[in-house]
Amino acid sequence: MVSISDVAEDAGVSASTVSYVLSGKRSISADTQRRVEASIRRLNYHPHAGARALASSRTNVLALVMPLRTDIHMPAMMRFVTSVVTTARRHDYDVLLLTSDEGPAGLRRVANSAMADAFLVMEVQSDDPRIPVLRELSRPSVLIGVPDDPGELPCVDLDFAAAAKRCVAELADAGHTDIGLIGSPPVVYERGTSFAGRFLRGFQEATRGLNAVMRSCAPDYEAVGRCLDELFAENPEVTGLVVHNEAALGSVLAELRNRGRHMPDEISLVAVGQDTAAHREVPLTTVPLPTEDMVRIAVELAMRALQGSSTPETRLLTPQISPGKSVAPRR
Amino acid sequence: MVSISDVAEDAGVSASTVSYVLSGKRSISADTQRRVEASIRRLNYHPHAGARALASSRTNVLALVMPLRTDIHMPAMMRFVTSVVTTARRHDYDVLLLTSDEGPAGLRRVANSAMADAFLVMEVQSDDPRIPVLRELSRPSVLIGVPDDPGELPCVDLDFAAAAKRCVAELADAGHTDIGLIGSPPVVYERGTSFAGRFLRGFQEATRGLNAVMRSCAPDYEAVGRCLDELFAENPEVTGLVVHNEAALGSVLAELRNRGRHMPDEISLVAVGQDTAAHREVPLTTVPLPTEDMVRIAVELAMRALQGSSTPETRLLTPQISPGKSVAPRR
DNA sequence: CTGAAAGCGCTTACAG
DNA sequence: CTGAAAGCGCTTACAG
Repeated sequence: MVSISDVAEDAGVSASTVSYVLSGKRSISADTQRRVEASIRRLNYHPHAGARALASSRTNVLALVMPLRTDIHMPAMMRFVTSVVTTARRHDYDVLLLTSDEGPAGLRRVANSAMADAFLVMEVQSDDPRIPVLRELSRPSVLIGVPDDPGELPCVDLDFAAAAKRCVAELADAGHTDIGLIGSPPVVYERGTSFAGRFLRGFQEATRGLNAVMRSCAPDYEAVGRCLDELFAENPEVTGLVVHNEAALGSVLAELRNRGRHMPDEISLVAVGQDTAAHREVPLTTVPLPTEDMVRIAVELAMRALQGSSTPETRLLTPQISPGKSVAPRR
Repeated sequence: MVSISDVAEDAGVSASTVSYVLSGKRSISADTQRRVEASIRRLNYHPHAGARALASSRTNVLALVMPLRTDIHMPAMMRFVTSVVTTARRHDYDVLLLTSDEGPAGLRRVANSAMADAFLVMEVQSDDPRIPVLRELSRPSVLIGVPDDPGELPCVDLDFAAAAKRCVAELADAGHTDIGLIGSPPVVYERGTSFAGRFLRGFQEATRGLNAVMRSCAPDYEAVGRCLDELFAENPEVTGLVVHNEAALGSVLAELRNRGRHMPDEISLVAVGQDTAAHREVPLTTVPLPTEDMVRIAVELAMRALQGSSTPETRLLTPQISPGKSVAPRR
């Protein structure tokens, strides 16, 4: 391994000068700078991460805590994960991947063994058991999702209440008065996953004065069929559908077709999520999850917390609608 | 931060003794052992990862290199990633996540700065440009996927040629003589992604003496429709379908239904992959990707390489068939 | 603008 | 069975 003293020797300077060239923490003469940089390149020098962490108490590693549940929509998660890696790299950070299944002990282990400088936590629930643990850690963390009581922890999320309102408005504006919601699976509400509850409350508020009906829906084919049957049984007049359940979306579309409800002229639909909105028979009107923006903000909040200039804040992103052809005026 | 000397003081021993208790590298009296372990627990001590890496030249970190392409089936990738994390933890390893988009420089950076002990590389292509880089690194790597010339690098993959044969056999055994393959998207073949080519060759071999027809198929709705039209135009007698394209599977099923080809009595189908096999209207007969097994073996190969006892080998897993209700005897 | 040196927290020969 | 000490490769006051 090439070490800093190899570079120093090669460039004819001291090790500390090499270090300062790398960090830019003190001014260096143009000539020295040039020689050191040349040596670094020539020797293909990379500072030893462990040595650096030991000396500086900085790892330049972000720990990403992902849920290990299987009832989560995989493509959405994967987008988050890749986005975190590419965003972190822009700040010269690498990403250590943790699953929640090691529990609180895993978080403590990584924090106390100085493997990461900060934590990014995905899929935060209303009453997330990880929150008290994160709070007592010696390192900052940023929540993706909003718990009931974030305390001092910064949070980022889509404003799901506003998203629900946006979906309903899109349908109401087209004249629909009888609107159904295909929501997340029951287990998601039971667990108190924060975004599901916030979306539901937004939906309920937005449909005041309209005829609203809601079904929580597991993603499997049979459950989706049952949900639709029940929903239309409760209110046969439903002509507008909001789907907040990416995993079930494919089955919902198939089952509507099976039931002969043609989209958009017989049933209008707005979906939350984006996965293959463009790849459908009828391009969907969607409220996409702004993954990139959420991750960018989350990483920025983490960087700010690491600089010590952090004021805890909850950032709710305003939902945007992406128009497709799945909403038509009510006939 | 609690350091090893804090523990040593608390337990009334030297720091080296604490270290040896932790590593088990020399025998310790029962009494000392007990006292040290008690102190470790009481003080909630976790060794500083950087210091440990510096002193031992071991990080206990595995770097997982994932592709950044968007044409990859996200759920399958996510399963890999989570599986790698949980499997690595069983070996007391953590996982650093890298994307291929940093290129060769990214691999060199991580290897030379001693951020990881070994590399696990996903989605390896036939002529993967990362292979020469991996070979010159000072650290071992394991490929998930089989390139044309793995050289000294150990590989793990499903035996995709055998998988194709297994699929065809399932249909042929049911009396089908006209068999179609819905393959991966054109871009996957163009890129020379290894598994796609091996599957195709297996399919071609297995269908000798039968009437075979093949279409490479993008996952979007229109492309799937076109593929099916072309496929049935080329051979209207096709009654058996092999689908090696998880992303397109949903659309294939929808389009078969749209065309009035009822499964399984009018069209039999075998799919490679597993994602929601059980959640379909008709449960699918599938050849699942043995993700867990592949990852377990990949991690074991990495561990063995780190112990120096590595003989480079290519491990091709035998495909299993998981019976559903999507294959019926030819009428 | 630059260097010599202490110190970060471990592991591991060396010694007994 | 155990300890004292060197050394891993950095960063950063301290000094000039």
